[in-house]
Amino acid sequence: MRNPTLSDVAKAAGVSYATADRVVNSRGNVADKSIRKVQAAMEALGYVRDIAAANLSRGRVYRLAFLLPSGPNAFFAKMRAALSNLAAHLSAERVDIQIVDIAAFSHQGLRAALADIEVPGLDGIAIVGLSGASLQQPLADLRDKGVSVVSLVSDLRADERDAYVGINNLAAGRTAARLLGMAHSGRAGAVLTLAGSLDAEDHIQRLNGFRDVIKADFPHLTILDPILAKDDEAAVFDGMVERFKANDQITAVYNVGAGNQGLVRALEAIAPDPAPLCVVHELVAHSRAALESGLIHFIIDQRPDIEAARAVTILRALIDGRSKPPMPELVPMIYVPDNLPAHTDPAHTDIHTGKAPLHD
Amino acid sequence: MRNPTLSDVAKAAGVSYATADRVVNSRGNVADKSIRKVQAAMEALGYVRDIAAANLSRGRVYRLAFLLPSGPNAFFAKMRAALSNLAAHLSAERVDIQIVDIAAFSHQGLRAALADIEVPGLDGIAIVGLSGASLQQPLADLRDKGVSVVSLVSDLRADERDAYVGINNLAAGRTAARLLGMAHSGRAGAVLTLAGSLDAEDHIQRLNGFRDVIKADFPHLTILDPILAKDDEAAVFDGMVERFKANDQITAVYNVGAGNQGLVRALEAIAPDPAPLCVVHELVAHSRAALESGLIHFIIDQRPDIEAARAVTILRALIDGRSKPPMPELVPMIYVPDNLPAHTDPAHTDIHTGKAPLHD
DNA sequence: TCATTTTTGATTGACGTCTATCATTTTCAC
DNA sequence: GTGAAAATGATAGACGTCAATCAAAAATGA
Repeated sequence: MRNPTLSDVAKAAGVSYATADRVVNSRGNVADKSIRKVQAAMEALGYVRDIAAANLSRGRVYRLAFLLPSGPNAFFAKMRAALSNLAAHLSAERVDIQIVDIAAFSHQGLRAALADIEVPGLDGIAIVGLSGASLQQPLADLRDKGVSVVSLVSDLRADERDAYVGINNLAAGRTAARLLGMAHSGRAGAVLTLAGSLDAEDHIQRLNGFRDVIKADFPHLTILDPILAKDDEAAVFDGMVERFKANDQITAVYNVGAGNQGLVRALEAIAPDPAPLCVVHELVAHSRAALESGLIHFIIDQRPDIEAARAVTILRALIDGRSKPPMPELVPMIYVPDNLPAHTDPAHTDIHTGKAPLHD
Repeated sequence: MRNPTLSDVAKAAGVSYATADRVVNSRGNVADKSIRKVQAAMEALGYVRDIAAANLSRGRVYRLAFLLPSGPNAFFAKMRAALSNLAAHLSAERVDIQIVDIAAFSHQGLRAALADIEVPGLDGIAIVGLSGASLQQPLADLRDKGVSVVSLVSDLRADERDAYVGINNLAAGRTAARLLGMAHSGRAGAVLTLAGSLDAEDHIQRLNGFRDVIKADFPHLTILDPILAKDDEAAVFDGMVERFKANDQITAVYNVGAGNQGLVRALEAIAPDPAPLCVVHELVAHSRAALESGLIHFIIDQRPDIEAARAVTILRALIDGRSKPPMPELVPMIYVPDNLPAHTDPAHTDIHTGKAPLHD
């Protein structure tokens, strides 16, 4: 009935508790024969170490750091909110979450922050990956010191991190293409695309996926060269106005990056007729309002709240050296005006009283 | 630095540990004055009881029962798989999950199962709601005995359960309408609808939501009366064939219920030209195959794996009397061929070795 | 075979909470 | 002021694990 304890294992293996403990915690100085006996007994009894008891005994606190880009980015603002919400609830489970501000898209800032982190006590970090080799050494140093690393939203090289939490951006771009393609239902058209920069791996992948599907399945649609607006809304606005002035055949817009407030303002200013179909990324206050008002038609979202929670869960598992708990794949979420969650702001749950209704 | 313990609280309140304990565990026989002192101290120190330690001490095991419809339903098969996967991983956290088979859609079976549950030791149950009053008494009895109840997938009356885990089915129906409407892009058309039964609350809500959006935003589309096929694939097949024979103006199909294998077989058999746009519910092996082959175009899914995990989490919180951890709202997920998760089967993670790659 | 090293056993005190017991003090009614 | 009831204090063992110590036994090498 009750789960077996390490004492049970020791007894079954015919060794003392001390020896069994030496095996499970690999403290060394154990004969191979004993190791095998203990492992066999664990197998036979189905022993699983009681993590709660272990943590209690250790006085273990999971110290996690999230390095997030600072600035006006609404997506990361949502993720911050989700994290502080999580932090409040997880303090009861010995999880300490610290958010470190990083200059956005800055290799230098990230490198400095990684070096600065006071390692004693830190168990794991989550960082938003940047392509390029400059992070390799600091990350390796950190991991040598036993810190687990997950990449968040944008991946690192597979050998630089222990896990990736984020969506498949190629799939996201393909999805956008599918939606726009189907909504043209056979008509010809031209799609204006926008991106932050072609240095950002996620943006490139989205554009590639988009192109693949359009070419293969919707050849009657042409793709215009992307406006590169550095995720800056003013630049997005200017680019949109310019392109729409130069081309009155645009039937759709796909922005793989941020700066959607500029996009919305431009659509309102230009008021092209007929209105183009619009797909953008990330459900935040402004994009949500535009979706509800009908200015844009689809939002592809990666649910920062879920990603934050998952990053914490995976870091805990990594730190414990456990196997990963079952984690359904993160999938690019499609929003239309009808399947929007009730609240965009994940922090609407009252952290302090916890008085939020239990049914969501 | 360290979180305060109950001893710290007692000290700060100027009472003994025993008295502080009497307060936090409401054992009675405490003067109001002392209660206030202890509560003030808890507030001041920010005391949060260490649940792990408490559970360890109590020898607490969370005993949960999931009452799921038996039968060939692929959606619930996925949920079962997710649950056993969860169970394997959560045994380390003192969670014991038991799956109880229920005859599908049977008030009687559900009532009998509720009465039969051996209450001693049971802490919480999850059941798939059925409309009608016959469950009221057994549920009330169960909850009187301290068992927490969550409704899963299909809701109960709000006063019959502690929480609901599932999607908003009205929103799901509206979403289907939006997708089909946009994919017609102005053309007229007729939508064939299918449902299991008009006794199932979720099916009704989906149809209602669908109708609302079509009427409001896509008035050039007409909705045909639903085929009621009891989620039986043979009945779905027959109904489809009959309707398509009678009406060659059908441009789209929306099935709010199960039995999609019959739908796919019918489409292959009839091969209407042009092929109708198809929206169905729940991503399972067959619907996935049909989506990938282009026979159907959208799947609206409620991610049984996530729902299972969430039901467990919420039950644990309810049982602990904790506040609900932050839970992003469950949203009807839209799948196109391009944003499908890598594996439909959540059990592909090897439970025993845990050797699944950590990046999903 | 003896000295040395390696391996094992036995035990102990945390960690923070729960539950229980028993003795003591305070409060209250009369 | 007395007696009963209510409230409080003090303490101890348990939960399963970790981390450490010390003594005893077994294996190893010369």
